Amino acid sequence: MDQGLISVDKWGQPSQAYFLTHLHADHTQGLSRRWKKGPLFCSPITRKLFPATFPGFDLSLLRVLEIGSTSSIRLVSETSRKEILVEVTTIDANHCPGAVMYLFQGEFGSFLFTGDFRWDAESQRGQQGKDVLMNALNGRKLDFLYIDNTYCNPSFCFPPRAIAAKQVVDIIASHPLHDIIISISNLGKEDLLVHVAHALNIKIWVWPERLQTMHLLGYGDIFTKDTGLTRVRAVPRYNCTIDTLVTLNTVKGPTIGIIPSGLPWGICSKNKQKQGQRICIDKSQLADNSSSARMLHQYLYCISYSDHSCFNEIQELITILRPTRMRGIVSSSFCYVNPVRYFGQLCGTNQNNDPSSSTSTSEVKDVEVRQADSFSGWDVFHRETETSATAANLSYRSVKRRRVSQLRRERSGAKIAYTDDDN
DNA sequence: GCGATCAGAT
DNA sequence: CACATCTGATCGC
Repeated sequence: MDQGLISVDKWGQPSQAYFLTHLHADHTQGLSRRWKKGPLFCSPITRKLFPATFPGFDLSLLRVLEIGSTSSIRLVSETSRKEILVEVTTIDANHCPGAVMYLFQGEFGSFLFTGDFRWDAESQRGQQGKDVLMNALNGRKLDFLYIDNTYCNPSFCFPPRAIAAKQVVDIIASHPLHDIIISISNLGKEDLLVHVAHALNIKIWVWPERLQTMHLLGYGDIFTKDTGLTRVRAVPRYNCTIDTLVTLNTVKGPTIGIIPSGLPWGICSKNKQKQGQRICIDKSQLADNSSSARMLHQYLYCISYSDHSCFNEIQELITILRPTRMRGIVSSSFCYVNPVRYFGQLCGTNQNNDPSSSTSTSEVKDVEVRQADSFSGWDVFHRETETSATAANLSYRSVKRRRVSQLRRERSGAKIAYTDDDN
């Protein structure tokens, strides 16, 4: 029987070593402050953010892996009791602060888990990541690639974030008398906000918990929780709605919203009972990838600023690696496409994947039936008797859990993030 | 009361 | 249809 050795972004089942790619909630489902199943490997920045995300967590479980480094981890086969040496290389994913890829190499073969990643064309951090990756592989074949396929569809084509950030600055600068709200989540898009702050020589308001994160990341001077100091506020995404903007324009003054996102947002009517409009995914927007800055509404702009790689960037990584096998880590995307569909032919005769189905290998067949679910975590099991890619047996558990309760209460201040009465 | 989980929202 | 996250409800301890 195969045994659980390594888990990546997967926390429910026994494993000898757990790896966290980044701290977004869909990669930490199953983690909690009481979790203590084993050593948890992460990047230095994730380590720094961890206590605020999971207060009370036993921090002695954390093992920090420096970005660009390769570490040896000794695990033990529970079937043969033999020692298994795992070499793990930690690579900058350039997705959100602390986000990394993990490359595992050993007698079992080589596996790359990209986690969520954005390697913008011509970006320095992306190039450094590629260099670290290729140096670590040192000419060896990659047996299995688990890749961020969020935007694995040729319709998705967005500019490097540096370009999109300029567009955000331009929109703000062309509304000199407006208040601005920019939608962000709990982690990510700091580079955009820092760029805006520097370009326009202003501070940016964030909600109190987010300000704490900014301080941990070393951006304390740029952000404030005093609304009197700036006209630009970064708010949780669920507060950047048409309703909110209409209300702000009515009761406060001219305000526009900016959604930095790679998704094809559009406007749709609300359901019959309710009046007004809401933001939703609009597939027809996919046809028009000529403009990466779009006015969705009188008060709302959408900029194609994405922390996930677009199609061409996914293609570039797969072309470099030509893995023997691969899978996407995201299956909940509304336009989910198995990367094999587009890139299987790049990966040689051993790929053995039927383009019309997601995979043809028995090892992962049970995974496929849950493709409609959301998942992002993986277990790597080692099969002692085989050596190549087929030595890896994989499973995942589809979960979409929410952290609630105390964390919820602690963060409830966020819901008045767009008012000015919470200093 | 708290954590886990689900339904539903943007 | 949602990059990730929030709210509310329920259930069992």
